[in-house]
Amino acid sequence: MAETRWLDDGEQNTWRAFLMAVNLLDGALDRQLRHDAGLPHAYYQILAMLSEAPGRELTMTRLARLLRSSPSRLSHAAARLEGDGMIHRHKRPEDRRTVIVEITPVGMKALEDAAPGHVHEVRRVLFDTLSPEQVGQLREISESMLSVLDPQGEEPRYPDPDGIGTRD
Amino acid sequence: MAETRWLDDGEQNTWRAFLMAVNLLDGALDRQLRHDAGLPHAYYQILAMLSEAPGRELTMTRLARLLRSSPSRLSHAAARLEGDGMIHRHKRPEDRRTVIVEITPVGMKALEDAAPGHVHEVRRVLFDTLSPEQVGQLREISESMLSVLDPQGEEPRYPDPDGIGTRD
DNA sequence: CTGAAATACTTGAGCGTTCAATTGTGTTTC
DNA sequence: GAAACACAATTGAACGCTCAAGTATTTCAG
Repeated sequence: MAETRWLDDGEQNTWRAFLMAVNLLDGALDRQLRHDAGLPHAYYQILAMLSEAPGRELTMTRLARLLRSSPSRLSHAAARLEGDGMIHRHKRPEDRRTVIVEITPVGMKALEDAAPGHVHEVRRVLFDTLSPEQVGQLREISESMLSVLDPQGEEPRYPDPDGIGTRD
Repeated sequence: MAETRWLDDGEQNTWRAFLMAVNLLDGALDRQLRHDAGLPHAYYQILAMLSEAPGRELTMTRLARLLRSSPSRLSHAAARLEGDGMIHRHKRPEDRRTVIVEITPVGMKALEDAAPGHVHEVRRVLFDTLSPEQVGQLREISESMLSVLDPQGEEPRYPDPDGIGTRD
């Protein structure tokens, strides 16, 4: 490895502020959801993604890709969520390797109940503190990072069929 | 709670891009450090903070505050790092409630060995993807979040006595 | 058509974080 | 000076995530 180029003071301060903000933000979101809805943030995201999918179902692999989650993580999560009755899994007949995950009415209910408090928290810790310009800047910054971290990142590519307000 | 104000499309996209970027970024940093240095990112930060402290030591509580960590988390981490010989803990005689943590030569060595690869990764996933203006924007955005998430946040308030280049 | 490779998903161990409870020590208050 | 309170740090159980390994199933190459 070549000579290390250390961070200058501006970068250093930016990096530390960013790290702390992100750590605290993640903690705040997770704590709110766990406390008010009994769901970790990651599980909320699973339900949210499923709720928007056509037929409210996706394959495990596709869901994992959309959420930028490892298959393993999703599998563990699915086991818990299925135990709670929030999702249902079954093998696809045409290709018995793949598993279809579907959000159940119980899961939809949990999601809808959790959504308002969650969105409120997201506003409190993020959007309420930023000007509209900053929101735009944050988006571009995030997409810059994604271009390196997830070059082939895929978006959900389908019309939002019956989007209720529960997208997070 | 009042009527929920849902996220509009711009906010929605920003939020999701930000979430994904942050998740992937954290994973990338942690993976790099664990793989190359056998340290989780959080533990690296503990060593880094200690390395900059005057006398290379701090009390548990002060260290936890600086890192925005819970006392419990730090305690568990300290147990592991002490087992690895990277830090040393001892009670302060004047107030036997408090514990002083000190980074050992072994810990300094580990930190110095890990620093170049870590900084390289931070550049790769963050600073190399951003323009100088974006770095400034990100700093202001992060500080906005911190003003809500950590209103009384404290900075390390001491001159950097013999700062080597290992600050992360 | 058969063996090898690729794909889809699951499993279990290890580990870091969280939360609630606990221990030990100093500081107030009456 | 004793009781109540505040503070510093630790502990253990529960739990989600990671990584490496494993099981099916399908596709592909010769």
